[in-house]
Amino acid sequence: MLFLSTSGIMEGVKSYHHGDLRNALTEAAADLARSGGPEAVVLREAARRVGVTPTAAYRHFDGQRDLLGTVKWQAQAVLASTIERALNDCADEPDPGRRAIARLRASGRAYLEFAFTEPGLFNTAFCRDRDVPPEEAPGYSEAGAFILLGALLDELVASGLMPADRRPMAEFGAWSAVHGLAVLVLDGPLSGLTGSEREAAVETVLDGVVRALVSPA
Amino acid sequence: MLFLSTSGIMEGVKSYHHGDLRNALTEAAADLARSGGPEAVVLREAARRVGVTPTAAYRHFDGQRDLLGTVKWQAQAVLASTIERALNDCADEPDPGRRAIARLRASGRAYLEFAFTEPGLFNTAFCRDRDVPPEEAPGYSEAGAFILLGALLDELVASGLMPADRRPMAEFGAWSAVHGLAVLVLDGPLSGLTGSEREAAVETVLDGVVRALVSPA
DNA sequence: TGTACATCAGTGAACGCGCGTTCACTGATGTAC
DNA sequence: TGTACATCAGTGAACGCGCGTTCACTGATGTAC
Repeated sequence: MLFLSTSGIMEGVKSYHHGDLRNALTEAAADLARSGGPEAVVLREAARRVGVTPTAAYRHFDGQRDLLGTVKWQAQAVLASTIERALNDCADEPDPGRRAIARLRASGRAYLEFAFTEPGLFNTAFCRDRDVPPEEAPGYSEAGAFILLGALLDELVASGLMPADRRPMAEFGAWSAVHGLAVLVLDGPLSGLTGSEREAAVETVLDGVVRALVSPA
Repeated sequence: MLFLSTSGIMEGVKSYHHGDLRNALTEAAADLARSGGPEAVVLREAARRVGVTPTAAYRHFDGQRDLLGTVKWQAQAVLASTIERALNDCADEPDPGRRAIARLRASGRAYLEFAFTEPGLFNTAFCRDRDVPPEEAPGYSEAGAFILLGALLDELVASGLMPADRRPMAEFGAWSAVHGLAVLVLDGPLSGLTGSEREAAVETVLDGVVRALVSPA
């Protein structure tokens, strides 16, 4: 009976070498983040779930911070790709202005939907890096969601609906409104909203964002 | 040498009974929150700072949660009173519409200024109650800042500048925008903004909030 | 094709840490008489 | 005014917990000859 798996691909077989431990740990850590947010990303627990000694994790990560950072990155990527998917699903609208607005709204809605359905991942995506607070922090311009938002605003200006002089800093306004609602609902004072109240709040925020961008005066 | 202080009022005198331990602990805990946010509110450390055994704290609080809850309440109150002060300082403007807008902007600016100058307290004011996640949570309607905001929006409607049919849920839109910027700047991807960039972002957000409320179309 | 050996990826035990909390206690306070 | 005593507000020692991390180690892998 030769049970030596090649690179641990065979399931149910315990071999001394795991074969794909880094990914397994990342996945386990992501599960922890999904259900408990960033502070649930505990190195020992991730190792436990994979069935491996905590020490083994140090072969693949610098430590807990590194593991959490990896999960954070991944969560940001998932958020960004969720938004991209929503944009692709956007019904084709011939008029450039209407299309730009529809896409902007769709992205905001997708952002909020992600926050509401995956609160743990959302919080992890935006959690503070406790060890890298100062300059090394990646910055907004590297966040996938931010880049997408910028492109959408450019579309809106190009369509003529949004005055060009409103373009600078516009990302911050739109992003703040949507992100703020997410945070207030997730772990803030708006957590008690019913489903329909929440939906109405989403609509109000999206209306406000659009109006702030395209309204005259 | 009779060093028995009456109720610990005399400073520098160690008496067995502290006299005002609850307040002293709350204050120490608030200091911890001020400099390190909610997770810095450690019962043992607060006791240490007051010069008292951790056990003594249990005479005045149910435990760490209770202590943190007290500080959280206090932080919310400080935020609310900061906003109120800003409203009082608001230059008198005869025109009701302009006055309403000026007051709204002033409150938003005060909110953000508080967040930026007292990040620890701000985060504590909005931290999640880990033990009371479900229904017992106080809810937005009890937050002082929220009530103030509602009144300001009423003024805006009364002045005729803001359409009445925009009034419902309007709190959520305005609050989200302002709160979102605070959060993104404090521990989020906008933490790298320079002072002037930040100021511009504040202006953009406030402009957006006002436009969303009073603009036609 | 077989074997020696360097390298890699794990193990297992232990560390120190600081936390929240509980226990039986004792010193100080203030009230009844 | 003085004294006995219940009550209150602290002490001090200890608990278990789970964490991140380090150490010397060993089993498995794969490569050179």
